[in-house]
Amino acid sequence: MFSKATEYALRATIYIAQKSSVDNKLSIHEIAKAIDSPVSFTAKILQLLTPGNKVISAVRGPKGGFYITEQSKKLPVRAILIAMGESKILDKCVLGLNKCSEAKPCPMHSQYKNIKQQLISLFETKTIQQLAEDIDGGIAFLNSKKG
Amino acid sequence: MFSKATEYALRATIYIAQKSSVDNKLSIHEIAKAIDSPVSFTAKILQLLTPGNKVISAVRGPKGGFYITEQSKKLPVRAILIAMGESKILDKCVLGLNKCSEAKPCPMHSQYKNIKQQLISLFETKTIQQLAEDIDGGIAFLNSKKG
DNA sequence: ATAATTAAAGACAAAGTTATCTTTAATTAT
DNA sequence: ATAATTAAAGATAACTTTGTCTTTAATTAT
Ligand code: FES
Ligand code: FES
Repeated sequence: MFSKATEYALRATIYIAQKSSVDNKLSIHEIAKAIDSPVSFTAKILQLLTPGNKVISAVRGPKGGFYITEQSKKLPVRAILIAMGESKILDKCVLGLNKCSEAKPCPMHSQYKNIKQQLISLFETKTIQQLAEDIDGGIAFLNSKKG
Repeated sequence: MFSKATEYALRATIYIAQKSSVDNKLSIHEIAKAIDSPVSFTAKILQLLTPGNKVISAVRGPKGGFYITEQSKKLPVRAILIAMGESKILDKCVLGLNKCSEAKPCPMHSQYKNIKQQLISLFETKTIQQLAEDIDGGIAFLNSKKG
């Protein structure tokens, strides 16, 4: 569904939301280890989420690292997708027509659009915080390898 | 959702189902033009669907080309996905965990699985023939550019 | 038989994605 | 000030996907 980059962005953001605070920033090494992702690549990806503290915040230097504001925790998952430039996939035609439209629909459109709408709703209503709470509560995981 | 290759495979197969018969085979040029895809790349892709006449049939030489049997028209869309090696995407975790499972679910799993199940059902129940009929009836299209 | 036509097969090229490594800049602690 | 620490920035490499082009094989028509 999503690129590796977006998968890492989602997992990293959820992990940061679960573990960090302004007084307890997380290093890229800790994050990458926790979500089982390549360190340098994850660092690159997080750079897409930090400008203007749009999704997550970063500070350099000792005691620096990544954290997320209470405000940003309330953002929907869709905010991450937008920052990653992947929100277009929810507009795309499942058969690859240039435009997904009612005017010139592909033969899967009439049934696919309902499913797509559910995906959009899910990404628009679920917040980063809600996902982090599931990790915190031990009912969900960000890493297949360890608990 | 799918790779370009799979999108072309789906559109090409539906077009062949709509237009061809054993007595009226279609050239790769006609197919690629009709579905607005690169000719040579589409030829390569169709080679994945022909072995054993699994999905479509091809014959070389004059009056040769591609066609599809009545039997194959009744195949579900999923048959094309399997031939293209894309059926795994319906098993994948939306956050990229190694396994999508109830035992160790990601925090999107509980809601995403329902949507995923609808997608699987759609691809398992919709047949190539049904999609071709929508093109034939003029209520759906395989090409954004022309009618 | 020969020539013409068509898909199959294979080599190759271009572009995009994923990943690593090195250097730079910002911040903190001494 | 200096050194240590951390993310940012940039260069580059490996791999995958997408796409093109040429040669080969099969089939038909003459
Ligand atoms: S036109 Fe294909 S999904 Fe809407
Ligand atoms: S575990 Fe993530 S979708 Fe099932």
